[in-house]
Amino acid sequence: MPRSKGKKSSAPVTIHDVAERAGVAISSISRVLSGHPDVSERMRIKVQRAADELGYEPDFFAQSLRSGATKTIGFIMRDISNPFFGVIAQCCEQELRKAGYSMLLMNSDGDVATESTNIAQLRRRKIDGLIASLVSEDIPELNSTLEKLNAPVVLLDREVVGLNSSAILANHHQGVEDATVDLISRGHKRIAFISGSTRVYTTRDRLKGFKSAFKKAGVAYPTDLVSLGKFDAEFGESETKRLFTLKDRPTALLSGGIGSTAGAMRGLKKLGLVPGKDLAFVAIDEWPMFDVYGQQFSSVYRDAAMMGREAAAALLEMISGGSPRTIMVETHYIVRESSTGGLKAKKK
Amino acid sequence: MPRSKGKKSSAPVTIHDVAERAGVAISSISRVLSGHPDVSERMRIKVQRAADELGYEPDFFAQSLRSGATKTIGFIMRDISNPFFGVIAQCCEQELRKAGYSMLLMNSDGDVATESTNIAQLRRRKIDGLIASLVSEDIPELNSTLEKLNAPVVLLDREVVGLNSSAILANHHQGVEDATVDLISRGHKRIAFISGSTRVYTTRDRLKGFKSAFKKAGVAYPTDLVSLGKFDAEFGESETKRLFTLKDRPTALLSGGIGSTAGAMRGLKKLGLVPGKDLAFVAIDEWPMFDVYGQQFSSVYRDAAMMGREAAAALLEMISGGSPRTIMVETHYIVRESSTGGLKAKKK
DNA sequence: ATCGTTTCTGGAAACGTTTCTATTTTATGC
DNA sequence: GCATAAAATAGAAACGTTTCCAGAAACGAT
Repeated sequence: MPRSKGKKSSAPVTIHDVAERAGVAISSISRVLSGHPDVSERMRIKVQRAADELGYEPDFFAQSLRSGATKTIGFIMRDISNPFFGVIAQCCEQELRKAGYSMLLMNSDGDVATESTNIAQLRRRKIDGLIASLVSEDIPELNSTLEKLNAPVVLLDREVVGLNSSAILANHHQGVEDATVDLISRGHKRIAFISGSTRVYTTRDRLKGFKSAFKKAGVAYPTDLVSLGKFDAEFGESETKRLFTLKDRPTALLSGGIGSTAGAMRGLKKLGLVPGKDLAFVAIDEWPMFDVYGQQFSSVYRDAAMMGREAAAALLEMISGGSPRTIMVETHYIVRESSTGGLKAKKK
Repeated sequence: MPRSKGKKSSAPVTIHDVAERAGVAISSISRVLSGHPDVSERMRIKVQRAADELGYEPDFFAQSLRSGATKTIGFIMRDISNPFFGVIAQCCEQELRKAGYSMLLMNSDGDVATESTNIAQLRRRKIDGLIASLVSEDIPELNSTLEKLNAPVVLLDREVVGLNSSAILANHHQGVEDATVDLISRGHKRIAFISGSTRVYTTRDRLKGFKSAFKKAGVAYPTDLVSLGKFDAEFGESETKRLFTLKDRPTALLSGGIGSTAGAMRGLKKLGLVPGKDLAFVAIDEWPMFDVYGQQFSSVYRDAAMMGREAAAALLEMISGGSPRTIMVETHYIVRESSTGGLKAKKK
């Protein structure tokens, strides 16, 4: 079967083909298609038509190699299957896509070494910017690793000292304080608090709210019931089991983060304790569907979608020359059924 | 402050710098670092040392431009904030990363046009492979669009006729049939079924299971209670409201897909109907935490993590020359409290 | 020593763009 | 109609690799 001559069906069409077809130099093609001002109307039409007829699509890698811009944003999450991060990623990607950027997604699996490998990989890929939810804030080489990226960075819920990056921070302490104040006012003194490591802003800010509630109430803050270690469900579960089998066991529980909450709920279930009955329970960060499940869980809520959008906006701003900024996102204590319970003496 | 001469601190080190330092040709650098066999031991050591000393990292775009391989996999989901897709993405990314690939994530937002734009974008980026959960199966240009990618494709829960791709399919009908059979055996006849469009495999296969259960039981299949349209929560909610305010209202509900389930649960709540009491309820696909919430929901379960891993494996296999294959993933009916209820007559 | 092999290395040509510089064309003012 | 400036175009040099090809070195065998 004879091929239509001169037109190899599978070979991708390059800028040279377009130039030949239009009978002009390749530099003119480039100028027209990239919207350069010094182009005559005749040229524009001629080139545009040739490009359309051939179905020309500029080679992305050649463009990036030459121009240096990759139109790619790195996105490092601890775990994208965490629905909280999922929402952030979804909204973020949507905004970035609108602006012509694509998102390179990597999970660190909560591991510092993996995170660092990922950043190195992204550097090699010359990303135009990075949005990250880091494992920890005080890793020795972190600053230099991030600076070597040579690209603007937006951190989610992290404060890295000495790094010139934007940050989206949630005002955790307010919501946690409100929740704790409410629990105290209901008569609780033995309130347990489980969250991640104090090496990240998230935990420190939550702890701040927890402590200040006790201070305001003039009640002694139960040091033995505060368990800070990791954000994952395993930690949450084992600590819940430990705390709720203490002799002087807590009457209320605040679980910090979506992983801790999952673990806490599993732990409670295994102990046969029912939130809202055998203890008061407030989750920090919501699982999806918290609002519709039959049994209702109180929470300290923050808007993940907004965080995603703000992160994208901050990054795009920096890419086009703006300076880094810190955006504070409010949190809200939402009282539902699980805030009640846990106090035998105080039956109404 | 005098700079250490000849070493511009910010200019990235290229293969030429390494060649100069080692005193060899750039082609030798490339050969050593890419593990070419025709390299003497002396050369290998010399080059390796020079590269290490300079901290050389090959430019990703230059490599891709020349070699054609991008080590990048496109990943198109309808919505990554859907926790089911989140788990798939997480596991998939993990496997791909192990094999040295990065994941370019895009959401189609359930929109055919966006999906098509995304695919075009990925083509320009010359991805080595695509994993996708498509909006629909029978879009006219879909096959040609995907074929133009010139890269292996793995579809999640979709069958596109005439396309030479791998597919990860869930055996929905088995799980749905089991669930329906159970509901029928509990005395239900008026069972409602809400799911997405029949234009995708997912819905067709679920419907198949639903129908066959009625056939096996010799019970008439309630056509008026089957509502197939979209997977999103809005559709699920409005259809739930509609169906459960019918004169001859259903006694049980099967909601197909994680979006439908969310909508159905919201709808039921607004109607004041409690699953497991006022109706029997089975969710197809689990929300996270289904196993720990106080009120327990029955479900037709499938292993998202495994689907993610299998998708990655199938794609990597195709990239290294293997042929497309179809992997069937089992589903399991998990009976929990919400399977009971809905039948006033049959109090035990 | 000489001759083929084999093994290794250097040089240069790609890959497909953008961008700089030089040149041609067109417009402008006298 | 001519000089000059401005606008538009062509040509070529990057960008940083990989890969092809030719030639040099090393090695046995004669």
